[in-house]
Amino acid sequence: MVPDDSEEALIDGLVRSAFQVMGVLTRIGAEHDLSLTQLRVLGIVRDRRPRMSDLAAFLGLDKSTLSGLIDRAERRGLLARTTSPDDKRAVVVLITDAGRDLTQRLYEQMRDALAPATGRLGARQRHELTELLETVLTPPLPSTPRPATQR
Amino acid sequence: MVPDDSEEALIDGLVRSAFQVMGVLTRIGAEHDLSLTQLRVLGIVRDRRPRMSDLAAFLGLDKSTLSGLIDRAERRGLLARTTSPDDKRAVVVLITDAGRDLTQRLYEQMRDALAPATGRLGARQRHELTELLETVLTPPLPSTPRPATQR
DNA sequence: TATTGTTATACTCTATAACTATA
DNA sequence: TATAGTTATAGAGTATAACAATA
Repeated sequence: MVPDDSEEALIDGLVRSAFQVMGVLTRIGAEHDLSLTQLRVLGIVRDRRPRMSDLAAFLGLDKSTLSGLIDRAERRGLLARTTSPDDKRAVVVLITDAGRDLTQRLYEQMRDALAPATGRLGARQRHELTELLETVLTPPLPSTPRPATQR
Repeated sequence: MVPDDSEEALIDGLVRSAFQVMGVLTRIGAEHDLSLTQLRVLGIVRDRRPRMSDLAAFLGLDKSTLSGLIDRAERRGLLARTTSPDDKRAVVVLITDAGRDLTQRLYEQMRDALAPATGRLGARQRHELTELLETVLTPPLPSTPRPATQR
């Protein structure tokens, strides 16, 4: 399939927006001495109790990488390790209260940082963009049901 | 300003799409032993001749980081250094033929990798999404590290 | 035997501090 | 003095290989 101009422009937009969003996340993470990966781990573990291997698979990282990652987060009191009762080989990662608090703050900062950008759209356009993004990037991964957090 | 649900959903979409696009870029880069940062540098230097400090400012990295980055790319024959005739302190970075060829291949792979996603939209929707992305992420995202010199 | 994690090792990315050369 | 880059150093992120414990 020969790519036309509109496809080229779209890809460009997607890539640029990705870099900008990542820039925001990187900055917010850095303010708390957290890398992008640590940020992701916190986001995942926030409402899940994955095993090391689950995390590694989900993040596309080697298990040895996870060991170090979790080590550092554990040393900071953000995460904790437990042995699985089902499989004595497995290590389950869970978030601590401190980790949860920090994660909450991170989410709020992220929202605030992106608000000026998203605020440039009206409700109608926001909805439109959300739908289009969903369509384009349909995730083949089963997303975990998020409890409707009231606020 | 109290964020409503539609804003929350949009931010979620933007962040997830960013991670997915970054995933694609990371994978393609890895296939050529290039980090995300190296990828960006190639993309920038492809049609520009920035000085080290320009690159550092644009990427939001320290100059010393750039030294190492350019060292490695130079060692691989992808980039080259020249001294600026205007300012004997300044070092201008430029892309080699090999670097240009590789960059071209990277772009094509990127397009191919994202095509299944973008292909899910019709021409009309593609246009729509492109426009919306432009609107949302246009000017100064509050976090973008921009050199104070311009703007 | 296969799987789960950790450890040892090595390389890249990153920043800070100290330094050289030029402005 | 101030700016442009490099180097030395240190810590985090990453993968590969070798290993221990469990399945």
